Amino acid sequence: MYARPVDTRERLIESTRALLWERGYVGTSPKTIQERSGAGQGSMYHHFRGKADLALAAITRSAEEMRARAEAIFSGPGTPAQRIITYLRRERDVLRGCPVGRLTQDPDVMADPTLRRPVERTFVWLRARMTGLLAEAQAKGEIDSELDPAATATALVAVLQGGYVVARAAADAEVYAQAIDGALGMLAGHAR
Amino acid sequence: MYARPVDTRERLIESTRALLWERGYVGTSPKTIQERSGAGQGSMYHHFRGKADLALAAITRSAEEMRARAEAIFSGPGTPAQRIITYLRRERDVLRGCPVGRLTQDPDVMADPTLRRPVERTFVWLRARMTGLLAEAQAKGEIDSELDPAATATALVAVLQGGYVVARAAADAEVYAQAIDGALGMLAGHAR
DNA sequence: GTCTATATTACGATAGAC
DNA sequence: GTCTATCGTAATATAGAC
Repeated sequence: MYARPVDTRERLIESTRALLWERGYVGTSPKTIQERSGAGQGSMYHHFRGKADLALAAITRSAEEMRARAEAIFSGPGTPAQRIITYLRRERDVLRGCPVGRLTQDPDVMADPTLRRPVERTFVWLRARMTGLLAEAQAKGEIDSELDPAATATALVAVLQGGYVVARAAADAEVYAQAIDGALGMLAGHAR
Repeated sequence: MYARPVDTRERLIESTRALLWERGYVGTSPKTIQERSGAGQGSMYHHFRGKADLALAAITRSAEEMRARAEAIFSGPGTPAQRIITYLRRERDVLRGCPVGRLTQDPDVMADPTLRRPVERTFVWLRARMTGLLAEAQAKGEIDSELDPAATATALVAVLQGGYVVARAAADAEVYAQAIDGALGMLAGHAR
């Protein structure tokens, strides 16, 4: 990700993605975007109608990327339960947090239905996809069939997102790993 | 909480608390604080040195309140495991998120060691306190002694914090409840 | 303790030349 | 497509009267 973009429009989107990740929508100004992308005022307003329009392009791409990276693991090798574990344990930029999840804390993003939609859809999809994998794991007898797949999936996504929060609070990426370990430890009680 | 403050200094702190909760530090301006508190420019700069100084008072109080509310349940009636469940299921302003946890997403708060400290200490304390309760629950035979208390505690705090994230993404408080249900469902596999 | 006036810089966008 | 100039408003604070 973050391939070095060659054209101005592309650099604007990638710079905005990075800034939204670091500082959120409220904390990101057009001026900063222009400085980081190396594009001038005029270029930005030529390619996009304004801050919100550019943010939409950035958010949409980050959401797509997050989904694609997850799907690559979910549809990859291993049993369903193994793939979920692989996803939870995969290498992450923990202290930077989740580029999509952090937008849920941004009042101006959540207040704008257009900006909000990609965020909402990403998490709806992620929870549904993991629900399906958990159901598969149950069908294969990998995990206890008494677990509610949807609730368990939501809990696992929450551990992931909350893992970023507690790790950032501690300024220690290891705390994220501990949260995941704890969740998988609990899940292990239901393994067959 | 949010008792109606009578003096100006108090109104400034309470208004700042509310605004930090809604919009974060980056999204909150002194002007907005003055408007909401009914205090004038001069009053604010008389009582506090500036935005950061006022935010410190607000953050410190929110952190203390979060801790006190948790401790009231943790040291309350019921077995250790029951008290943890009571805490996770207690009524919450889910769609508003956690007033302390949300600050971990605020770049200017995390960059300032003084503002950052109360946030860090709150989560360190919360994880440690729940670790202790889980160890107690194990000693009483309430839950499986094979679970790592510290990792489990961190996972439960993460579910809570991540529960806010997924609920806000869905604009549905019920999603928070689902995350907690899922986590407790997993934990139930280790109940005795 | 509170008020108004003022200062400086940034924000977010538009206008129009090139 | 990109540049510079400009605009109106807001952010964050200081100065000094009352």
